[in-house]
Amino acid sequence: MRIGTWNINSARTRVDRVIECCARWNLDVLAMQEIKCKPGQFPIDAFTDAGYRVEVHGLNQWNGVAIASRLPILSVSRDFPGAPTWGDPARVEARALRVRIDDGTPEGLDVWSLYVPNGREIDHPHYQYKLQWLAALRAAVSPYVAGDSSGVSKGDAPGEDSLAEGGAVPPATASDEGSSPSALLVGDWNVAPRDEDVWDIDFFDGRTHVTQPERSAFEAFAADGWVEATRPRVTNYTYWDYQQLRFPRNEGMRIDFMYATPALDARITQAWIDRDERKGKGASDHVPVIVEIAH
DNA sequence: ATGACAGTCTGGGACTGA
Repeated sequence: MRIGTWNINSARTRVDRVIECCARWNLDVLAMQEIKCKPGQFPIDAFTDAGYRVEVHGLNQWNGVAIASRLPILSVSRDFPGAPTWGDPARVEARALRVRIDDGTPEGLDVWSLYVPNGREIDHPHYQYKLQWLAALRAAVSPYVAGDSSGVSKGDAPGEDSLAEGGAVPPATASDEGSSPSALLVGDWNVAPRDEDVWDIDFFDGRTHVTQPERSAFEAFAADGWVEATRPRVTNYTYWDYQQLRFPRNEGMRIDFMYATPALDARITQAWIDRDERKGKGASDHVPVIVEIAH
């Protein structure tokens, strides 16, 4: 089974490249970010013709996430409990979408497509919004990894009583211990967790993506028991700015990641990025990140 | 080498991205 994540920077502009990418890599699931459209504007037919069902979460021309799957989709949910709002009028933006995939296991596999707020400037309200968003997401998905870390209370195992209204983590099948589905939190995290994840750490002095609060918010998931699946398996940037010849100079950033529940991480045999997708006219500024999962 | 980022909108410049 192959699962990819890709900030495609507009679904309508990128649809041909995205479909080709799904075919080239034989993807079963692709999580997309920055689709920049509403569901009615999303090029669903191209995915249907290619054998994929698509779930779309988009409110306007900003943000937006989607997940295409050629494996059966068992359930879908948008946003997560406690998600902070942004804008005037204040509303929860389209930055999180979950589908439960029938991957052949009794519990299924939850795949989350996530687009973490950018933060803009460190003294901008958007930066605080970013930190709040990450903290709220962490809390919402903590039931998946409850029991995998000493820091997590035992009573938080996924189940009816551990869920806020609208439940971020719907119960699996039976309510036995260990019936929690495996999960993947994939997407554009807009955080460079380590200095080597940017081409020049001095360039980022005083800028977002590399500050300690952002890095702590990202690493907190690992402290909860999540395992970042790509770093041990692939070394590369995942984003290069359109400006300043960043790609030809290989001045990029590693900001797209996949957090997996431990049991799922153990099944991942390899990970890679498709650097060629940054080349040529009509490229997104991000490249696809893909993992292979053994049955 | 005289360009210099790309996407969206009831657009002709502003906003967003990172």
